[in-house]
Amino acid sequence: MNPVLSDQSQTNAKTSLSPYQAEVIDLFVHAAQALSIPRSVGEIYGLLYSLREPVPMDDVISLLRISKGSASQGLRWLRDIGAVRSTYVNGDRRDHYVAEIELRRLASGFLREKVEPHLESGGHRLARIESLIATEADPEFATDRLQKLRKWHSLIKKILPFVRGFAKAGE
Amino acid sequence: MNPVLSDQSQTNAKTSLSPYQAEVIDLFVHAAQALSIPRSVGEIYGLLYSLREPVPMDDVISLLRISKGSASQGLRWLRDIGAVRSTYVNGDRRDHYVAEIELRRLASGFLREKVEPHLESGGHRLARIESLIATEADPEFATDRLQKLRKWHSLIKKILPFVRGFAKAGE
DNA sequence: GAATTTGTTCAATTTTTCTTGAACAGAATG
DNA sequence: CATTCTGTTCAAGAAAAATTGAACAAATTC
Repeated sequence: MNPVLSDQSQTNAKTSLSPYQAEVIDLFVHAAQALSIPRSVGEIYGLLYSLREPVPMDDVISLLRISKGSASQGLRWLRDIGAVRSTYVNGDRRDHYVAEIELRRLASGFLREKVEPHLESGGHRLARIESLIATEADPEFATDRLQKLRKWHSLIKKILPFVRGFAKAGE
Repeated sequence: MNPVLSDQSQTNAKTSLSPYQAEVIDLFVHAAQALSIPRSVGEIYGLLYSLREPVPMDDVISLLRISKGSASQGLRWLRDIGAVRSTYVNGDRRDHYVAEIELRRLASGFLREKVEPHLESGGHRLARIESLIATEADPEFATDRLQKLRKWHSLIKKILPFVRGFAKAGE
Protein backbone atom coordinates (compact mmCIF):
# COMPACT_ATOMS: atom_id res chain seq x y z
CA MET A 1 0.00 0.00 0.00
CA ASN A 2 1.09 3.48 -0.68
CA PRO A 3 2.56 4.86 2.53
CA VAL A 4 1.36 8.36 1.74
CA LEU A 5 -2.20 7.26 1.80
CA SER A 6 -2.03 4.95 4.76
CA ASP A 7 -3.90 5.71 7.93
CA GLN A 8 -1.85 7.70 10.35
CA SER A 9 -2.69 9.39 13.58
CA GLN A 10 -2.49 13.11 14.08
CA THR A 11 0.82 12.86 15.87
CA ASN A 12 2.57 10.84 13.15
CA ALA A 13 3.00 13.16 10.22
CA LYS A 14 3.27 11.66 6.76
CA THR A 15 6.77 11.44 5.44
CA SER A 16 6.91 10.09 1.93
CA LEU A 17 5.71 11.03 -1.52
CA SER A 18 4.56 8.75 -4.32
CA PRO A 19 6.39 9.03 -7.67
CA TYR A 20 3.29 10.60 -9.14
CA GLN A 21 3.19 13.23 -6.46
CA ALA A 22 6.88 13.94 -6.87
CA GLU A 23 6.30 14.56 -10.55
CA VAL A 24 3.36 16.87 -10.00
CA ILE A 25 5.40 18.84 -7.51
CA ASP A 26 8.23 19.01 -10.00
CA LEU A 27 5.87 20.50 -12.56
CA PHE A 28 4.82 23.24 -10.18
CA VAL A 29 8.35 23.92 -9.03
CA HIS A 30 9.31 24.60 -12.64
CA ALA A 31 6.23 26.70 -13.26
CA ALA A 32 7.10 28.70 -10.15
CA GLN A 33 10.62 29.27 -11.40
CA ALA A 34 9.25 30.50 -14.71
CA LEU A 35 7.20 33.08 -12.83
CA SER A 36 9.99 33.86 -10.36
CA ILE A 37 7.98 32.54 -7.49
CA PRO A 38 9.93 30.93 -4.63
CA ARG A 39 10.57 27.25 -5.08
CA SER A 40 8.97 26.36 -1.77
CA VAL A 41 5.74 28.02 -2.83
CA GLY A 42 5.68 25.88 -5.97
CA GLU A 43 6.38 22.78 -3.92
CA ILE A 44 3.61 23.44 -1.47
CA TYR A 45 1.04 24.17 -4.13
CA GLY A 46 2.13 21.11 -6.09
CA LEU A 47 1.78 18.92 -3.04
CA LEU A 48 -1.70 20.18 -2.26
CA TYR A 49 -2.65 19.87 -5.91
CA SER A 50 -1.72 16.20 -5.79
CA LEU A 51 -3.82 15.51 -2.71
CA ARG A 52 -7.52 14.92 -2.42
CA GLU A 53 -7.75 15.52 1.31
CA PRO A 54 -6.93 18.70 3.24
CA VAL A 55 -3.65 18.42 5.14
CA PRO A 56 -2.24 20.30 8.11
CA MET A 57 0.96 22.29 7.93
CA ASP A 58 2.77 19.52 9.77
CA ASP A 59 2.28 17.23 6.80
CA VAL A 60 3.50 19.88 4.39
CA ILE A 61 6.65 20.16 6.48
CA SER A 62 7.30 16.46 6.79
CA LEU A 63 6.40 15.50 3.22
CA LEU A 64 8.41 18.25 1.57
CA ARG A 65 11.09 18.35 4.26
CA ILE A 66 11.04 22.09 4.48
CA SER A 67 11.22 24.23 7.59
CA LYS A 68 8.29 25.46 9.60
CA GLY A 69 9.10 29.01 8.54
CA SER A 70 9.03 28.18 4.86
CA ALA A 71 5.80 26.26 5.21
CA SER A 72 4.12 29.05 7.11
CA GLN A 73 5.30 31.77 4.73
CA GLY A 74 4.61 29.72 1.65
CA LEU A 75 1.08 28.93 2.77
CA ARG A 76 0.49 32.56 3.55
CA TRP A 77 1.73 33.55 0.09
CA LEU A 78 -0.65 31.04 -1.47
CA ARG A 79 -3.55 32.10 0.70
CA ASP A 80 -2.96 35.74 -0.18
CA ILE A 81 -3.45 35.10 -3.87
CA GLY A 82 -6.27 32.67 -3.20
CA ALA A 83 -4.44 29.59 -4.48
CA VAL A 84 -5.03 27.69 -1.28
CA ARG A 85 -7.72 27.75 1.31
CA SER A 86 -7.97 26.36 4.81
CA THR A 87 -10.69 24.04 5.86
CA TYR A 88 -12.11 22.76 9.09
CA VAL A 89 -11.41 19.15 9.84
CA ASN A 90 -13.45 17.50 12.51
CA GLY A 91 -11.60 16.61 15.68
CA ASP A 92 -8.40 18.39 14.76
CA ARG A 93 -7.80 21.93 15.80
CA ARG A 94 -5.06 22.56 13.27
CA ASP A 95 -5.79 24.38 10.00
CA HIS A 96 -5.99 22.04 7.04
CA TYR A 97 -5.18 23.22 3.56
CA VAL A 98 -6.52 22.38 0.11
CA ALA A 99 -5.45 23.67 -3.27
CA GLU A 100 -7.81 25.92 -5.13
CA ILE A 101 -7.91 24.36 -8.57
CA GLU A 102 -9.81 26.86 -10.62
CA LEU A 103 -7.32 28.57 -12.93
CA ARG A 104 -9.49 31.66 -12.92
CA ARG A 105 -9.01 32.10 -9.20
CA LEU A 106 -5.29 31.55 -9.34
CA ALA A 107 -4.85 33.95 -12.22
CA SER A 108 -7.01 36.69 -10.80
CA GLY A 109 -5.48 36.45 -7.35
CA PHE A 110 -2.02 36.58 -8.80
CA LEU A 111 -2.86 39.56 -10.97
CA ARG A 112 -4.50 41.40 -8.13
CA GLU A 113 -1.71 40.83 -5.63
CA LYS A 114 1.40 40.73 -7.74
CA VAL A 115 0.72 42.67 -10.92
CA GLU A 116 -1.77 45.44 -10.28
CA PRO A 117 0.24 47.16 -7.54
CA HIS A 118 3.04 47.66 -10.06
CA LEU A 119 0.67 49.18 -12.58
CA GLU A 120 -0.54 51.49 -9.89
CA SER A 121 2.95 52.76 -9.08
CA GLY A 122 3.67 52.97 -12.81
CA GLY A 123 0.92 55.55 -13.11
CA HIS A 124 2.63 57.77 -10.54
CA ARG A 125 5.94 57.45 -12.29
CA LEU A 126 4.38 58.53 -15.56
CA ALA A 127 3.09 61.67 -13.88
CA ARG A 128 6.54 62.45 -12.56
CA ILE A 129 8.08 61.98 -15.97
CA GLU A 130 5.58 64.41 -17.40
CA SER A 131 6.56 67.04 -14.88
CA LEU A 132 10.18 66.81 -15.98
CA ILE A 133 9.61 67.15 -19.70
CA ALA A 134 9.68 70.93 -19.56
CA THR A 135 13.30 70.81 -18.44
CA GLU A 136 14.29 68.71 -21.40
CA ALA A 137 16.29 69.96 -24.38
CA ASP A 138 14.00 68.23 -26.86
CA PRO A 139 10.56 68.37 -25.26
CA GLU A 140 8.79 67.35 -28.41
CA PHE A 141 10.55 64.03 -28.58
CA ALA A 142 10.20 63.46 -24.85
CA THR A 143 6.47 64.14 -25.08
CA ASP A 144 6.10 61.69 -27.88
CA ARG A 145 7.82 58.97 -25.87
CA LEU A 146 5.72 59.72 -22.83
CA GLN A 147 2.58 59.37 -24.94
CA LYS A 148 3.73 55.95 -26.01
CA LEU A 149 4.38 54.93 -22.44
CA ARG A 150 0.91 56.02 -21.49
CA LYS A 151 -0.49 53.96 -24.32
CA TRP A 152 1.38 50.89 -23.10
CA HIS A 153 0.18 51.48 -19.60
CA SER A 154 -3.46 51.68 -20.57
CA LEU A 155 -3.16 48.77 -22.94
CA ILE A 156 -1.82 46.52 -20.22
CA LYS A 157 -4.60 47.62 -17.93
CA LYS A 158 -7.08 46.61 -20.59
CA ILE A 159 -5.52 43.21 -21.08
CA LEU A 160 -5.82 42.18 -17.45
CA PRO A 161 -9.59 41.74 -17.18
CA PHE A 162 -9.48 39.91 -20.42
CA VAL A 163 -6.92 37.42 -19.16
CA ARG A 164 -9.17 36.81 -16.18
CA GLY A 165 -12.12 36.29 -18.47
CA PHE A 166 -10.21 33.85 -20.60
CA ALA A 167 -9.29 31.79 -17.61
CA LYS A 168 -12.92 31.77 -16.57
CA ALA A 169 -14.16 30.65 -19.98
CA GLY A 170 -11.78 27.70 -19.90
CA GLU A 171 -12.99 26.19 -16.65
CA MET B 1 22.74 73.35 -22.55
CA ASN B 2 22.00 69.87 -21.50
CA PRO B 3 25.34 68.09 -21.26
CA VAL B 4 23.83 64.82 -22.41
CA LEU B 5 22.89 66.30 -25.72
CA SER B 6 26.00 68.36 -26.27
CA ASP B 7 28.37 67.55 -29.10
CA GLN B 8 31.06 65.14 -28.08
CA SER B 9 33.64 63.28 -30.03
CA GLN B 10 33.76 59.55 -30.35
CA THR B 11 36.49 59.27 -27.76
CA ASN B 12 34.67 61.29 -25.09
CA ALA B 13 31.76 59.19 -23.97
CA LYS B 14 28.75 60.95 -22.45
CA THR B 15 28.65 60.83 -18.71
CA SER B 16 25.52 62.47 -17.34
CA LEU B 17 21.79 61.97 -17.48
CA SER B 18 19.07 64.60 -17.48
CA PRO B 19 16.42 64.41 -14.73
CA TYR B 20 13.89 63.35 -17.32
CA GLN B 21 16.11 60.51 -18.47
CA ALA B 22 16.76 59.42 -14.92
CA GLU B 23 13.03 59.20 -14.35
CA VAL B 24 12.38 57.22 -17.52
CA ILE B 25 15.12 54.81 -16.54
CA ASP B 26 13.63 54.52 -13.10
CA LEU B 27 10.30 53.55 -14.65
CA PHE B 28 11.90 50.76 -16.61
CA VAL B 29 13.99 49.56 -13.71
CA HIS B 30 10.81 49.10 -11.72
CA ALA B 31 9.02 47.43 -14.61
CA ALA B 32 11.97 45.08 -14.96
CA GLN B 33 11.81 44.20 -11.29
CA ALA B 34 8.12 43.44 -11.63
CA LEU B 35 8.95 40.98 -14.40
CA SER B 36 12.06 39.65 -12.61
CA ILE B 37 14.30 40.95 -15.33
CA PRO B 38 17.78 42.05 -14.24
CA ARG B 39 17.99 45.65 -13.18
CA SER B 40 20.76 46.44 -15.65
CA VAL B 41 18.56 45.28 -18.51
CA GLY B 42 15.84 47.66 -17.39
CA GLU B 43 18.36 50.48 -17.10
CA ILE B 44 19.73 49.95 -20.56
CA TYR B 45 16.36 49.75 -22.19
CA GLY B 46 15.19 52.82 -20.28
CA LEU B 47 18.23 54.77 -21.39
CA LEU B 48 17.74 53.87 -25.02
CA TYR B 49 14.05 54.58 -24.74
CA SER B 50 14.86 58.11 -23.58
CA LEU B 51 17.22 58.77 -26.47
CA ARG B 52 16.42 59.75 -30.00
CA GLU B 53 19.81 58.88 -31.46
CA PRO B 54 21.48 55.47 -31.57
CA VAL B 55 24.33 55.21 -29.06
CA PRO B 56 27.34 52.92 -28.83
CA MET B 57 27.93 50.58 -25.93
CA ASP B 58 30.56 52.96 -24.57
CA ASP B 59 27.87 55.53 -23.88
CA VAL B 60 25.66 52.98 -22.20
CA ILE B 61 28.58 52.14 -19.92
CA SER B 62 29.50 55.71 -19.08
CA LEU B 63 25.96 57.05 -18.70
CA LEU B 64 24.70 54.22 -16.53
CA ARG B 65 28.04 53.59 -14.84
CA ILE B 66 27.80 49.88 -15.30
CA SER B 67 30.53 47.46 -16.32
CA LYS B 68 31.40 46.43 -19.83
CA GLY B 69 30.24 42.92 -19.02
CA SER B 70 26.82 44.05 -17.84
CA ALA B 71 26.38 46.31 -20.82
CA SER B 72 27.34 43.59 -23.26
CA GLN B 73 25.14 40.97 -21.64
CA GLY B 74 22.27 43.35 -21.13
CA LEU B 75 22.32 44.46 -24.74
CA ARG B 76 22.45 40.87 -25.88
CA TRP B 77 19.46 40.02 -23.70
CA LEU B 78 17.55 42.93 -25.22
CA ARG B 79 18.58 42.04 -28.75
CA ASP B 80 17.49 38.45 -28.22
CA ILE B 81 13.94 39.45 -27.45
CA GLY B 82 13.99 42.14 -30.13
CA ALA B 83 13.69 45.07 -27.72
CA VAL B 84 16.76 46.74 -29.12
CA ARG B 85 18.38 46.80 -32.50
CA SER B 86 21.76 47.90 -33.73
CA THR B 87 22.18 50.44 -36.41
CA TYR B 88 24.94 51.58 -38.69
CA VAL B 89 26.27 55.03 -37.93
CA ASN B 90 28.34 56.70 -40.58
CA GLY B 91 32.01 57.10 -39.76
CA ASP B 92 31.93 54.99 -36.61
CA ARG B 93 32.65 51.35 -36.71
CA ARG B 94 31.07 50.61 -33.34
CA ASP B 95 27.57 49.18 -33.15
CA HIS B 96 24.98 51.75 -32.18
CA TYR B 97 21.80 50.77 -30.43
CA VAL B 98 18.24 52.06 -30.52
CA ALA B 99 15.21 50.95 -28.54
CA GLU B 100 12.48 49.16 -30.38
CA ILE B 101 9.38 51.01 -29.23
CA GLU B 102 6.55 48.92 -30.58
CA LEU B 103 4.96 47.12 -27.65
CA ARG B 104 3.94 44.33 -29.94
CA ARG B 105 7.56 43.52 -30.72
CA LEU B 106 8.63 43.63 -27.12
CA ALA B 107 5.78 41.44 -26.00
CA SER B 108 6.13 38.87 -28.73
CA GLY B 109 9.91 38.63 -28.37
CA PHE B 110 9.57 38.23 -24.64
CA LEU B 111 6.91 35.56 -24.97
CA ARG B 112 8.88 33.68 -27.60
CA GLU B 113 12.18 33.71 -25.73
CA LYS B 114 11.16 33.64 -22.09
CA VAL B 115 7.71 32.07 -21.89
CA GLU B 116 7.21 29.55 -24.67
CA PRO B 117 10.23 27.39 -23.78
CA HIS B 118 8.66 26.79 -20.38
CA LEU B 119 5.36 25.78 -21.94
CA GLU B 120 7.27 23.40 -24.15
CA SER B 121 8.94 21.68 -21.23
CA GLY B 122 5.64 21.70 -19.38
CA GLY B 123 4.20 19.48 -22.09
CA HIS B 124 6.88 16.89 -21.47
CA ARG B 125 6.30 16.96 -17.77
CA LEU B 126 2.59 16.35 -18.29
CA ALA B 127 3.40 13.25 -20.31
CA ARG B 128 5.63 11.96 -17.54
CA ILE B 129 2.95 12.53 -14.95
CA GLU B 130 0.54 10.54 -17.07
CA SER B 131 2.91 7.60 -17.18
CA LEU B 132 3.00 7.50 -13.38
CA ILE B 133 -0.72 7.53 -12.76
CA ALA B 134 -1.01 3.78 -13.06
CA THR B 135 1.19 3.36 -9.99
CA GLU B 136 -1.06 5.58 -7.92
CA ALA B 137 -3.41 4.36 -5.21
CA ASP B 138 -6.26 6.56 -6.45
CA PRO B 139 -5.83 6.67 -10.21
CA GLU B 140 -9.23 8.18 -10.79
CA PHE B 141 -8.47 11.26 -8.79
CA ALA B 142 -4.99 11.55 -10.28
CA THR B 143 -6.42 11.34 -13.77
CA ASP B 144 -8.88 14.05 -13.01
CA ARG B 145 -6.16 16.37 -11.79
CA LEU B 146 -4.02 15.61 -14.81
CA GLN B 147 -6.91 16.52 -17.08
CA LYS B 148 -7.19 19.85 -15.35
CA LEU B 149 -3.49 20.47 -15.79
CA ARG B 150 -3.79 19.74 -19.48
CA LYS B 151 -6.64 22.18 -19.71
CA TRP B 152 -4.55 24.89 -18.07
CA HIS B 153 -1.70 24.14 -20.37
CA SER B 154 -3.73 24.45 -23.53
CA LEU B 155 -5.56 27.50 -22.24
CA ILE B 156 -2.32 29.34 -21.63
CA LYS B 157 -1.14 28.39 -25.09
CA LYS B 158 -4.30 29.89 -26.49
CA ILE B 159 -3.90 33.11 -24.58
CA LEU B 160 -0.43 33.87 -25.92
CA PRO B 161 -1.31 34.70 -29.52
CA PHE B 162 -4.11 36.79 -28.22
CA VAL B 163 -1.83 38.85 -26.02
CA ARG B 164 0.36 39.47 -29.03
CA GLY B 165 -2.66 40.52 -31.05
CA PHE B 166 -3.81 42.89 -28.37
CA ALA B 167 -0.43 44.57 -28.30
CA LYS B 168 -0.58 44.93 -32.05
CA ALA B 169 -4.05 46.44 -32.04
CA GLY B 170 -2.91 49.08 -29.58
CA GLU B 171 -0.02 50.48 -31.61
C1' DG C 1 51.50 41.89 -39.77
C1' DA C 2 51.77 44.70 -35.51
C1' DA C 3 48.88 47.58 -33.00
C1' DT C 4 44.45 49.21 -31.91
C1' DT C 5 39.64 48.95 -31.45
C1' DT C 6 35.43 46.55 -30.40
C1' DG C 7 32.79 43.34 -28.16
C1' DT C 8 32.24 38.67 -25.74
C1' DT C 9 33.06 35.38 -22.16
C1' DC C 10 33.57 33.65 -17.72
C1' DA C 11 35.58 33.06 -12.97
C1' DA C 12 35.37 35.71 -8.91
C1' DT C 13 32.80 38.80 -6.17
C1' DT C 14 28.88 41.29 -4.70
C1' DT C 15 24.10 41.67 -4.04
C1' DT C 16 19.69 39.89 -3.58
C1' DT C 17 16.53 36.45 -2.41
C1' DC C 18 15.14 32.31 -0.06
C1' DT C 19 15.27 29.22 3.78
C1' DT C 20 16.01 27.94 8.38
C1' DG C 21 15.09 27.49 13.19
C1' DA C 22 14.63 29.55 17.55
C1' DA C 23 11.91 32.83 20.03
C1' DC C 24 7.51 34.40 20.59
C1' DA C 25 2.27 35.14 20.99
C1' DG C 26 -2.16 33.52 21.29
C1' DA C 27 -5.52 29.87 21.72
C1' DA C 28 -7.00 25.66 23.71
C1' DT C 29 -6.68 22.18 27.21
C1' DG C 30 -6.83 19.96 31.60
C1' DC D 1 -3.35 29.28 35.49
C1' DA D 2 0.31 26.35 34.03
C1' DT D 3 1.03 23.52 30.11
C1' DT D 4 0.66 22.17 25.55
C1' DC D 5 -0.37 23.08 20.89
C1' DT D 6 -0.43 25.83 16.70
C1' DG D 7 1.22 29.08 13.83
C1' DT D 8 3.91 33.56 12.88
C1' DT D 9 7.93 36.39 12.81
C1' DC D 10 12.48 37.63 12.03
C1' DA D 11 17.60 37.56 12.46
C1' DA D 12 21.14 34.69 10.72
C1' DG D 13 22.80 31.58 7.32
C1' DA D 14 22.56 29.38 2.73
C1' DA D 15 21.60 29.54 -1.99
C1' DA D 16 20.82 31.82 -6.25
C1' DA D 17 21.31 35.58 -9.34
C1' DA D 18 23.51 39.63 -11.06
C1' DT D 19 27.63 42.31 -11.74
C1' DT D 20 32.34 43.12 -12.40
C1' DG D 21 36.66 43.26 -14.76
C1' DA D 22 40.36 40.96 -16.80
C1' DA D 23 41.47 37.81 -20.42
C1' DC D 24 40.44 36.76 -24.89
C1' DA D 25 39.06 36.66 -29.96
C1' DA D 26 37.88 38.91 -34.06
C1' DA D 27 37.82 42.68 -36.96
C1' DT D 28 40.00 46.88 -38.52
C1' DT D 29 43.60 50.13 -39.25
C1' DC D 30 48.03 51.84 -40.45
